[in-house]
Amino acid sequence: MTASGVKTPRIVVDPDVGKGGPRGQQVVETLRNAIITGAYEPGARLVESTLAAELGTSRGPVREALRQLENEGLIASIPYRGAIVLGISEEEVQDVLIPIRLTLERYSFTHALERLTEADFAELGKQVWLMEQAAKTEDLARLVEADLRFHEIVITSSGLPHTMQIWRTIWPRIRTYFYSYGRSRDFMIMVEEHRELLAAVQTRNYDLVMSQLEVHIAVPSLPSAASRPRTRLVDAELEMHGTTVKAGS
Amino acid sequence: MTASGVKTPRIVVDPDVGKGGPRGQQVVETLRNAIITGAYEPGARLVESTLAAELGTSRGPVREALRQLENEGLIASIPYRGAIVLGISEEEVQDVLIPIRLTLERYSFTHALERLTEADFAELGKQVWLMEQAAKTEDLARLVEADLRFHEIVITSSGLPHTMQIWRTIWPRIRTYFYSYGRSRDFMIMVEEHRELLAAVQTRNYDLVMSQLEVHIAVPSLPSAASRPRTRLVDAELEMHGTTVKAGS
DNA sequence: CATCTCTAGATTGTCGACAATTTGTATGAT
DNA sequence: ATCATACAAATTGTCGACAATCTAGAGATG
Repeated sequence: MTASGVKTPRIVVDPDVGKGGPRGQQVVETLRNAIITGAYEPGARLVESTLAAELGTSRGPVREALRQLENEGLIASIPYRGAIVLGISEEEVQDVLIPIRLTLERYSFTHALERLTEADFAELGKQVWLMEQAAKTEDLARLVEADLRFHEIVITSSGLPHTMQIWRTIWPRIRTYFYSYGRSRDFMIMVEEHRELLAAVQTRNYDLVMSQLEVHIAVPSLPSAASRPRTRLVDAELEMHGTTVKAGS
Repeated sequence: MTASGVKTPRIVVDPDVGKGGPRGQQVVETLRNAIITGAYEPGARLVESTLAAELGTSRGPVREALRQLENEGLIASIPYRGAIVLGISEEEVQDVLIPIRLTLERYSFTHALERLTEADFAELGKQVWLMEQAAKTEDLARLVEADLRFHEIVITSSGLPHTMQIWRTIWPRIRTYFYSYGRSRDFMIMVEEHRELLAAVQTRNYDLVMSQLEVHIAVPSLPSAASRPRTRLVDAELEMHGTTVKAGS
């Protein structure tokens, strides 16, 4: 019934995810996981009433969840039209999200150096261990999860409200990117980098931590390198699931 | 009724702002302006039912507006407790928001260079003219407004969905900062910088635009300079209107 | 046969009422 | 007097129903 090549939203939703929450925040996590893991492909339409029925809740929490996901850049909603899942180009990740992430982490680590406790170190070590286990079994999902958890611990303990806020709005996209483009041969390298990063943090040596960060978060050069030649690609993607889905004539 | 030194939320709301909107998005703009201009000071409590009554609407739109403002870093809400207006330290603006803004603008201008039309140039020129008028009358509000509008035009016409999304979540804080720390003697310099930036854009010369951007958006050095010495200040501010307002002994 | 209009369906936007949760306070026991 | 407990007030969280709006398609009309 749907038009030509438009993706149909899968009805599959994992009710196991996000059961421990005081409110319909569970809906946010459920939908976010569905998008990140690719259950909902870019271009898929998300209808409030349908999702509410599938998740066994009312439209209120679903509506809030969609707004949250919109602020995380995972979906775009058009008034009276509905919401669709957004994709993200590798170029925009490399040239925008990763540099922003580096800014956030530089500042967070700087402040966290004076605040991290022994308990935090233990928790960070736990994540490294989890990453190692995931790397051995080539489990990309768990690897990415432990990776982001590692950095989230540092950012949270830095206690900087706005840095934390921005982190919350960009990590879902970074996670989506890792899911799509993660390569298995890099696994052990990532683990080792985190181990060294943790060791550097434990010394509380500022310069050492900064240099480790730089090599860990592979930051590309200025946008000049990749951006200028292939602008048309971005155009195409934007038109596809951006403003006009099918402007008549 | 209220405790010791906690600010009381002013009941003053400008009903003139945000009349042209298809939905209760007006509420977002009204509240945002109230926060940005300082009508609601940091630490002020925002109660859904109270705001709904004052704005002549139901709690639904107000609720969504608060979530939006939370994602813009202007307020923080605690479950079943309420929402309070957040402040932002000059340090976090300089070390986090401004560098992120620079990243966004670099990438946006790069892509916008191939997309800006003559009509866009005219609109940009209009903003420069508005800035000049504002500078002559020392009208900080209008100056900042035209300034941000200028950059918003470029970012929007770049057509990059995620870059635009991140911009939407950080400009209110930048605007708040300009309102608080803007100095009148810098006014004409800002106008001149924008005039030169526009001229550079018109030539569509990539390197020229980039260098103009660098000097325009004064980016500080690495966080090392300002961050490490005065960590305690941030601690104090965080405790003040962050997590625990008054965690009993 | 092309084009315009109007109606019907689908979807988001809004509202008021009720439920769940937290916090502070009064009350009573030790 | 101090501490624990139970209750009451305030506030957010959730729900179902109704209103506003957009899109698509049927039908009339030239």
